[in-house]
Amino acid sequence: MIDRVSGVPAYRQVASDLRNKIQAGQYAAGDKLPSERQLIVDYGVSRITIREAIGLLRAEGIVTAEHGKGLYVRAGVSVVRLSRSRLSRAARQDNQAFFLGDAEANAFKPTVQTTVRIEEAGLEHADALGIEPGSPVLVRDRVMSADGVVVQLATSRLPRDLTEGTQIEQGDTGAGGIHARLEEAGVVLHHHRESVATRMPTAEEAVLLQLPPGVPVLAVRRTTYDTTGRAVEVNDMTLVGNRYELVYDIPAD
Amino acid sequence: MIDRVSGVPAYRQVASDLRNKIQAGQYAAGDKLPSERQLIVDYGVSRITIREAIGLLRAEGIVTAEHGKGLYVRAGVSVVRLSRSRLSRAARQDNQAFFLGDAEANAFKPTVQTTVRIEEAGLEHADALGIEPGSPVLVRDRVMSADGVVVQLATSRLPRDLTEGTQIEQGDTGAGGIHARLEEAGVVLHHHRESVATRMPTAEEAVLLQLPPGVPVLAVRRTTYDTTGRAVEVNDMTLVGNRYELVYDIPAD
DNA sequence: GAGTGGTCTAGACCACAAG
DNA sequence: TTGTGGTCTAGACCACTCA
Repeated sequence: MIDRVSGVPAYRQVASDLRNKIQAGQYAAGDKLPSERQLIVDYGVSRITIREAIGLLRAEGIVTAEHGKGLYVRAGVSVVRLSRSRLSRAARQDNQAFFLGDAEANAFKPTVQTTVRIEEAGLEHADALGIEPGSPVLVRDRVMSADGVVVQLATSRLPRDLTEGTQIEQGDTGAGGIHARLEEAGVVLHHHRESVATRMPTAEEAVLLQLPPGVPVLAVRRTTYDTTGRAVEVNDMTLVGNRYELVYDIPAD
Repeated sequence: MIDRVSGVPAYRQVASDLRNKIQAGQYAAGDKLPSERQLIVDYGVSRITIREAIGLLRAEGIVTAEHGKGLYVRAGVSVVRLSRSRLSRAARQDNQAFFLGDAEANAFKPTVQTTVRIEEAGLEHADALGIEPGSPVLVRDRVMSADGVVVQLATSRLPRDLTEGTQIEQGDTGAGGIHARLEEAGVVLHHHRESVATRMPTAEEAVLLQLPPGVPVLAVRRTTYDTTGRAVEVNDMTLVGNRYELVYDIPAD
């Protein structure tokens, strides 16, 4: 099974072979792969070599290992489409309410844990909000779960002078969320700018989001501007990569 | 250095320790880490254990290994911001021209390799284009490089009846690209819909994009619609995750 | 209890980079 | 030539799952 003279490392050959079998449907999503010990026999290589091959497939996100049970072809996860045009005033909702709306649309049980605090703006967030470093900033930290599984982290930052005395500083911001409260306070929202990047999770995120190896995250920073061009909110969101898809509509003219 | 009774695997302890030192600045971006043999001595564990620890850090994308040289803290890469509002008619450019424009803005030397072919629509693309499976589809495959490094793959698909006899079927689509040629042919573009997801690269993509381990990709599907609501182009793009950031503007109302 | 993956050891030889 | 990471072996014991 393994070509010893090709120059291709044995573990890569094993990985390729298993990958091909998975893609060919010989092992379907959710199927159990042969055990490590069986693979050792099948391919005639050592356990370390088999584990390196499996490690590749796990890093690619196509195989998962369950301790005491076996190796499985990762089942496709249901992807949630987030249509960002719903950020419009007509469908007013802050990210939390947004998340709750998604829950309804996608039939999962949502949970949101919120903590609110005030901090001094660091360089990065001061720059993003166009305020002086050290100015007071209201910070809303949210951990969002679907059916008990954490799927999204979000941290909103707003200049404190916009939020003082409003419901934004409460755990529950009320119907319509942060944006509705801002407009009630006389801030007229003009547009949002979302910046989307991807990376591997940090060690903490991997724990919080219960991420298996081989699953990247989407890092979205949404900055909301009012009609005077001032940034009134910066929302940093971390989404589990294999569960989300962001959809944007862009006019052609 | 290693706590043998904590229950935390040695390789995780080693990884955490190195990660902390990197984050604390003890090893800066681009710095060389101690060699594997040195780490064996430092932590008093076997080479396999050290290599598993390094493997974690490589999967996280914060360390790279260079054969024969050593281990290095991955240097930050310059990120290219792609503002998607530039898809407007006023700034007309297809993805290739778009890419060339970016090159100018970001001072890198662009190269684009294009292949054109005709295929029968599969289920997925037929659905995306709203045509019958098996209908002829024009496919434009592009491999885009910056300073010789492949940074983006793109595959456009258009119903053949829209492209027959136009410059879209040539390697070079001319000024303004695909979209300009479509409008010349009487197709009035209405809007684009971009769907953004992230995942680990496939084995082929990892080779093509010369991706080190631990770097995910952004998978963007842009569907372009005309004023009759018909999908006229589906463009599947794969972007190197640590080099791109996508920026979208969303009106508040 | 039997089988699974998780962790770990002490070696070995190879390919690559650099002085 | 020396030192580096890359690959590989033949074991060992552990923790977990399930019958």
